[in-house]
This record gives sequence, structure tokens and C-alpha cells, in this order.
Amino acid sequence: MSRLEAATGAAPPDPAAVFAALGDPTRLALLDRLSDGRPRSISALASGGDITRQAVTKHLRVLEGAGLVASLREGRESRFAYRPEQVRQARAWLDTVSARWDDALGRLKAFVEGV
Amino acid sequence: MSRLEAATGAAPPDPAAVFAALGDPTRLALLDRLSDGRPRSISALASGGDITRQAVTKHLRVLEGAGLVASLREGRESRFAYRPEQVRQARAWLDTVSARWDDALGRLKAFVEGV
DNA sequence: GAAACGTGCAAGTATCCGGTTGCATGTCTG
DNA sequence: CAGACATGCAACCGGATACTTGCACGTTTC
Repeated sequence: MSRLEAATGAAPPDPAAVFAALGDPTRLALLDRLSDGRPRSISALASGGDITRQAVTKHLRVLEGAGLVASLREGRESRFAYRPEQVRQARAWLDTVSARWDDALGRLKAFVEGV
Repeated sequence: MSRLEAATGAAPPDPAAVFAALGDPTRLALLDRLSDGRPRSISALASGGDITRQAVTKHLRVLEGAGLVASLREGRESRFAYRPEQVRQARAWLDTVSARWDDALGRLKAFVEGV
């Protein structure tokens, strides 16, 4: 049922899965191309690069599984569109970690300065 | 010489590598624990979880390779500390993508509304 | 110095990942 | 209908990954 979840937008907020999906140069490039908001078909996305259409398909499925992308079948082709929600989620996680670090640093500074 | 790079802070700004390092629940948990700024030894980090000390060591080496963490040998133990630079880098990348998406969405909206 | 502690190194294993190729299926278009 | 086009499915392969176990080596500590 994970495909349905990804398609319906009920992807679980799993930071590790999102980061894992982002942790590949090819997928990052695909996302970058899709981040202009225009949905594209698989072969359209595969034509530019040097890898097979099948490889692109697999990468798109991974991105879809992480909720970073949504697919919509239109006739004989299926178009993939970028979805910003999970990116926001990932940013939120990074913000949390950064914030905690900054807090710790601030506390350390305060301690050193004798506050 | 990658160990030296990671130790001296000259890690290359490769978003995919950083995301790949973040794309594992165990590593994410380690980073989360280290993000309070307090360096910890390997066995201290391994004691809490249910995996071997060796597994923790490998994960820490991965994080170190991505520049997310720095190691410092102190006597018989080596302490690992969180490094915020790469996290900032990753956030900046996500910000870029998000911004582009928002721009594209804004332009699309404007176009649809006949502006 | 001996025991305990923290770590590193090496080998081994099962699984996942990125990528390919070959073939079958559905869908437009002439 | 026939051919071109877009995709899906399945098998396969080489390399990376996540772990483990076993052992050796430096470092405290008593």
C-alpha cells in the first residue's frame, strides 16, 4: 500500500527515508530539474542524461516512495511532479538539530562568560 | 587523505554525500544525540542502542566522512563531536530548491490568474 | 605488572542499490 | 489495422552497506 500512500499524499514523515532519497546525485539532479514545478514524463527526464530510461524510472519510484514526487498517469505516459512538503519536513529536521546546537553553544558561551 | 580532509574541515560541499550520510536512522539518531554539542566516546554512544560498538564506529566514520562530525583522540578513547557547517550547507541547498519551487508556483499562479 | 577498558583491524555474510538488457503491454497516429 | 511511442515487469550483475565476530594493541588503574 506504500504506492497508494505516496500517491495520495499520506507519506509518513520519516526524515531518514527522505534524506536517503536525496542522497544520490542522479536523484538530486532529477529533483532539481523537476523543482521548476513542471511535471515531466519519464522518457523526457531520461532523454537528457546518460542513463537508461529504466534507471530513471527506478529513481523516480524511490523519490515517489519518499513523498518527494508524485506521479500522474496521462494516457500512455506518466508525468512526475515535484512535491515540496517532504522537503519542508527535512528542512524542519535540520532546523531542529541546528537549533539544538546553537542553544548548546549559547549556553556554553554564557557559562564561559560567567552569566 | 579523506580522513585528513574531514578532520581539518576541508570537506567538499557535496549535497548528495551529506544527504546520503543523513539517510540512515541509526546515523540520524547518533547525530541527534551529538547535536547538543557535547563530544562523546564511541562506547558511550554505543551503550544506549542495541547495535555493536563496531557498527557505531562505522556509522561515525561515515558521518565523519561527510563532515557532519569530527573525531578527536584523547588518551585511550576518541570523542566525536557534532559539526554544524555541513548541516547549514544542506539546509541552504534545500532552501534553494524550495525557493525555486515557490518561484515557479508563484509564476504559474500568476499566469493562471491572467496577471 | 595484571586486569579492565576503549579502540582498531580483518574477515565474513546477507542484503540493498544502481544500473543494464530483453520482452510484454497499453496507447496514440497514420 | 500497423507501426511508433511510453511504459511496465523480470531477471541479472557488480559493488556498496549494515552488521557481526574474533583478535590484537594501546591506556588507565589497582
